[in-house]
Amino acid sequence: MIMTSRPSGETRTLMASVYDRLRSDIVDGELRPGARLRFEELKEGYGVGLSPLREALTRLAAEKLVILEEHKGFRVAPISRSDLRDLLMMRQEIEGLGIRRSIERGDDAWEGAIVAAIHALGKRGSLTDDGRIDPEWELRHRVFHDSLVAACDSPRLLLFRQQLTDHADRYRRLSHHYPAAGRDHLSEHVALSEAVVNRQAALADELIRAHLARTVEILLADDDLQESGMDA
Amino acid sequence: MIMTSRPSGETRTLMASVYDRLRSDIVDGELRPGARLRFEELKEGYGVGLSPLREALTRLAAEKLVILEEHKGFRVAPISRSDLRDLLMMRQEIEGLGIRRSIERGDDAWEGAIVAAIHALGKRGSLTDDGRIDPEWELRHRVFHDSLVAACDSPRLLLFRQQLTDHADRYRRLSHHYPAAGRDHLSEHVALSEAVVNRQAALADELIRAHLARTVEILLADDDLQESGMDA
DNA sequence: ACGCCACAAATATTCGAAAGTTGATCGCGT
DNA sequence: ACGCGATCAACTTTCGAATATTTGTGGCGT
Repeated sequence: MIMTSRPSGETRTLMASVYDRLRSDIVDGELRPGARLRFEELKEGYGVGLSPLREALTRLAAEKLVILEEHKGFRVAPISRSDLRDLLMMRQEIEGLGIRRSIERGDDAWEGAIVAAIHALGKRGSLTDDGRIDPEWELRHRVFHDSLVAACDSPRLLLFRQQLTDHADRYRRLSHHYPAAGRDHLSEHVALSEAVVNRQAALADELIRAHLARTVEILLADDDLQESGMDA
Repeated sequence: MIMTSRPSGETRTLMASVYDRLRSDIVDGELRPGARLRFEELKEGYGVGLSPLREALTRLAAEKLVILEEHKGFRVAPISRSDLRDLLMMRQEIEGLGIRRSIERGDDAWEGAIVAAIHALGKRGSLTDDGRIDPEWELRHRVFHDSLVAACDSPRLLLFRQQLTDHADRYRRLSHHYPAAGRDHLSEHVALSEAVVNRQAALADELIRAHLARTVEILLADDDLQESGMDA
């Protein structure tokens, strides 16, 4: 008897995997803001039936990565400058809070993970030879930022943060200036990590807010940021 | 030909209405924390098929009012003291932020709505003759709190706040001390409304935090708060 | 008696077809 | 030519049956 997959207890549900793929495709900008999501096409593209698709889209709709209009179907959530500003504001609040709480609560292991993460980040340039973002750098970047809030001890904060991060990543990847946004942040990151490890809460809060604002300023400044509207 | 419902353009989807009903039943405590949600029973109880049920539950799972365990089904989200503390912390942050932003941005109409809301709230006692919470008071109470943050001008903040409020309402209604929690808050509410209308941001922030903490303290203090676990 | 495997019942997940809704097009009357 | 209403096509929503997984049960060996 052939065991095609895991011995037992943990087979992944179809809806979960199509959810992951849809989310990636939206965050990566593969599926454009405002684009209609027709079931026939999705069935074709992802090779699954209606039920898992509808559930995955419902879940994404709850996270506001897609929009559901009753009897008219799902579409990729539109983007706009005002939404990006709102997103920035909430990120500043949530990230700032997460860092301040982590500074209060974090132990030596938490500090160690930050030091390790900033070290790993510094070892790797953000751009590949052909001027694109290096996926490995992106991973280390995410791990670094995650490490800062890892000790906040608040499931809800981490959940909200995750959702905000997804939205922010989408805006970043949709921008033509994405590579530019990958400019050498290293000094900012180092300063941030030092403030956090030294438990300078007020300074760390200020630095994370400025750090988040910097990227958004670039996107807002001279990016077309095609207001993918379809507002009507 | 008989038009049973609205002339056109706005027929409610079955999933949306069953979502509303499920959410109410969970928030009202009708469906107990930790309870399994079997489809056969739900189909029976709500008189709909699988598809709308699964979608509604998926949406509720995204809001953490229900938990989905793959291949094992949905259950009502458990409650716990630590979760309640986490909830309180996030509410303090989000409500405080919403009020501070509203104070910065609100216009005369916003102030007027607050004054009207606190007036309406004061006109009505919180308890009915038989010692239960008056639904009309509850409505006015909600309208009042909504009015405080109404000018914050942040869709995301309002969305997060809505979800947190749902969770908080559930804890409140699950408590045996719910009527006690409905004690005369009027002076607190009045002080809060005055601080907000007078644009005393720091004071208003302090008052809303204390106000939220007060109820939770009652719940945490001597409530059984049956840790509906089912953690395993 | 205890643990363990195989089997069976209960339940969740997924599919494909049926029903209902939207909005687009065509034709009619003015 | 223009607006209005009916018909049709595209699509979403919902249902009921089929499939897959988990969970409970009984029997076997030690």
